[in-house]
Amino acid sequence: MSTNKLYGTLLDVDYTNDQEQNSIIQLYISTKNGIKSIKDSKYKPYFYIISGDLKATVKALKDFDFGENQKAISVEPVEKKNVSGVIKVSFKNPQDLIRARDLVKDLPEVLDKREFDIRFSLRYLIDKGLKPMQPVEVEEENGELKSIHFTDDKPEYNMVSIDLETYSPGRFSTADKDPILMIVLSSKKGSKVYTYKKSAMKEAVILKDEKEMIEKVLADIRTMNTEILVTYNGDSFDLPYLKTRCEKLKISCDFGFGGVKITKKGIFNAASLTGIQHLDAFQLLKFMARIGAVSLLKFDLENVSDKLFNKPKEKVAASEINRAWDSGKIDHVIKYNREDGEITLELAEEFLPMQVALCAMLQQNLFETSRATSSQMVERLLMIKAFEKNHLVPNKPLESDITDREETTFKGGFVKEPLPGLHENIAVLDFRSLHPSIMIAHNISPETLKCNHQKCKTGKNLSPDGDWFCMEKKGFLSGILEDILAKRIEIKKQLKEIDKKSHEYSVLNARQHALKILLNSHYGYLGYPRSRWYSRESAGAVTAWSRKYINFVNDEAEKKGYISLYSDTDSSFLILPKEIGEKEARAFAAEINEKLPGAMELEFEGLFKRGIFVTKKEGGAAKKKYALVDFEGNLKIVGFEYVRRDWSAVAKNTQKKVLETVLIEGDAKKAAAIARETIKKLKEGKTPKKDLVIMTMLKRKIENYDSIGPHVAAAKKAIERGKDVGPGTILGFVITKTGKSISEKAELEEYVAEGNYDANYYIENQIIPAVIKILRELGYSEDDLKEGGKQSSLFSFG
DNA sequence: GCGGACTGCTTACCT
DNA sequence: ACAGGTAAGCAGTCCGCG
Repeated sequence: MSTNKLYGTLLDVDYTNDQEQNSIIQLYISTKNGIKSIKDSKYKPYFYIISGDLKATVKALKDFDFGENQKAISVEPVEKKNVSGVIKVSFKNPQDLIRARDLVKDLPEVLDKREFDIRFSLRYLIDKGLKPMQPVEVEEENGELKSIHFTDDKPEYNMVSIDLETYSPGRFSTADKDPILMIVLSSKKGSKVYTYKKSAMKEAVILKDEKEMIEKVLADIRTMNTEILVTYNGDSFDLPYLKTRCEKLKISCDFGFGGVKITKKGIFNAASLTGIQHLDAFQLLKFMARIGAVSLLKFDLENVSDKLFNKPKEKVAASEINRAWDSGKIDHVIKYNREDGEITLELAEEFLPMQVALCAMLQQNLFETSRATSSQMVERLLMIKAFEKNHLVPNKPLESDITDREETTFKGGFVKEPLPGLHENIAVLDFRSLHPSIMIAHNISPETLKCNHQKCKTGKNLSPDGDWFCMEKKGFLSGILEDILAKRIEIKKQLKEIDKKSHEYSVLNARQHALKILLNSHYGYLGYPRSRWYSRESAGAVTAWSRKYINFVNDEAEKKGYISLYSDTDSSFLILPKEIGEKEARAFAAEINEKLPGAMELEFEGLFKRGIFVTKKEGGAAKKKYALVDFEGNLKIVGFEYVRRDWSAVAKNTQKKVLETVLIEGDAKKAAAIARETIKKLKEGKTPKKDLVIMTMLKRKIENYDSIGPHVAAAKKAIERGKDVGPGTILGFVITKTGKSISEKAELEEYVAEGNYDANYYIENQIIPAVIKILRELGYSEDDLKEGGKQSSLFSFG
């Protein structure tokens, strides 16, 4: 017997059973000779039982036959810090565990069961302290794991992106009918477009037919030693499509360790491969958008390429792909396909460092990490920390608990009604990571809540709402947050001393970004009804303190003679006297920080020359809507129609111009003229369709709507015409001339001819509302924007 | 029978 | 499918009107 050493990257862990039904962990190690699978047959699945009488329960468990003549392979009492009377029960395989966990409640003295629903492979990664996507040195003997160590090698990941173009004869492509026409594979080494029609394009690889094309693509994916296969919406389109075509054409769909596995994740699919990590850049981008790390109104690759990489590209419509294929002139489709592959790869490269950092911290593979929601990330992190600290993990809530939890909500952050109108010399201050810093400062955690110490009930951790948190014992959550925060500050310090272009910098920067994501997700998780560490009181205490602290800032500012203009949760907008500026604002923040507990920090965000807040229709000033301009002339627009996708470009652009003119040039008269000009063009029927499109996401199935708004009506009509739209589709529609209600007039843009729009609607319901709310603050009325108004009469001739 | 007021549903935004 | 706070449009209904 010889031991063998392997160097590579730990890609994944999964499990199977051997012939005797013993579970076996499989580790997938990517080496320069391809992905190797190594076994670990010593590790066994287990869960915990909490007993009122250890002896009695242990005895009963040892004898207990939970079906098919199976017994637990070991039963041992264990010590846990947060619970007593704990017994660890291990099994031959996960299937046995699943049967046993449903039966043990009837055994004597069993009070509860714990950690019975943690996936075996994920459990293994935690227990062994393994970090996927990190470089490893592995010792194996006949395929069995002897040892595994992490090394300092600089990992490089072999990423290949794939994108399909399919036939779509006047309807959405259907995998069991319509063939794949071409497939692009892109990697660092370049791109190849595989197809089976003639082309002189140099990237084209021409095969005999679809079958040969797919076989060649799969063979190349294997020989390229692909570690990460990247797609754009491959979870719902490319990989399921490829799988179905393989079945149809009787091709073995082999990526190296077999084919595509589709799993349902709520209403969405996820497509996984064995060993190879499937990274769906579309899912990744949606996550980044959810946490506010990227802001995109549309997620199609053209928009993504333009907005994120400043590389505009031409869209080739499905109908054009079809036409081109039928006519045999496919060069432009090949180019389009290649560009899609390349931008998909670029997206993956952009976000990979952060994903790798998260994989290491969350000890889960790239496939899971890149599809995880923030709550799943927090929960995963807490489970890892519970294991490290020898705590027992709380159970997931039952559906009935969730319903109960959903009934009681808690108050959120404080939002001040702004002073409407135009203001000058505005300083913006905000708290750095307000929620986590409150949790750290006041030791907020589910188990420190309402501790029994008399002195904690009145001390510094008594919340403004009356709940209190222990001052003696560090909380589980607050302690974790404190560690994360300290680590992040340490990394940020290191970053200052490293060359920004170095590899080390990008790794560390990705790590601090990952830590920030985790830091900011804990508060929401505390108030999330499905969470294991749910504590409505704790979440409520966080916001109660947040209200107290921001009000403290505003009060102190007013004492100084500044005007508290506006405030939202963690930010304070102050009007400073003309003669003072940034220096004084910073000094004020420093003064406040002196009075705040340790981890909390008020930061100077910026000083703005001018800003506008507007009045609501029903009176009162609108919150969460403002525009600021700094001393360099940079405009910041927040909350206005301009930043919303469900307003037409013509309204948004006009609003932006009006804001610019008012804030930068200070010329309200000119702003009104701009609005009138837009209205005139609309009336004349000259506004192009693309400026009239309103985007709205269809969030449900059509039949689940109680109220049929314009976007639902437009979707309904489109479905009757055979279009495929479902939940999640972002629809673009235009209000046309035909119909009575607005819904009747709404049609998806693709069915609307240039010039067919309801000018009156766009004037009255788009331009005027978007613009008048700004100009009203400067003394204008609606009539001033319309022909015949007192202002317009000055301009309407000549 | 009509128009304004109001409500409920819906979406997208802010921190 | 992490939280709450908010604006605002549109559809549909209510309400008052001899």
